Amino acid sequence: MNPPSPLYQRIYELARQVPAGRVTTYGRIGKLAGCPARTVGFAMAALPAGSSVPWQRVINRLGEISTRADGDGELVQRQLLKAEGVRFDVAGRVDLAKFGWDFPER
DNA sequence: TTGTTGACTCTGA
DNA sequence: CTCAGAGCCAACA
Repeated sequence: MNPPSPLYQRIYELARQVPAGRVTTYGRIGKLAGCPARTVGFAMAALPAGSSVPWQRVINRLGEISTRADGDGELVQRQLLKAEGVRFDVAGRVDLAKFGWDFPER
């Protein structure tokens, strides 16, 4: 019943628009989706495994990976991004100045 | 219906 | 950048 599908689907769609080797933040998607960053994170948390959504390319504003209670999930996401060509610094952070993706429209 | 929690972000110091 | 506080919306009990 009337689940927030439109909103979730919008978030997923935006996340899917992020090309490989690039990362975006929750706030960016949230703003384009019309909702705060928290909702975006919640949508990603509700995102089922095996979905065609590159949720790994979605990180926080600091360029750091934020995952839920999944201890190794963080390592997994980092490895996936690394496989796409994203580099991490010693602090495990991504250089948003180079890998940060900005949507073409606004 | 209210209250709490949550893969967050912004502003000010 | 870090610390602290406030704001925003959605899902769950």
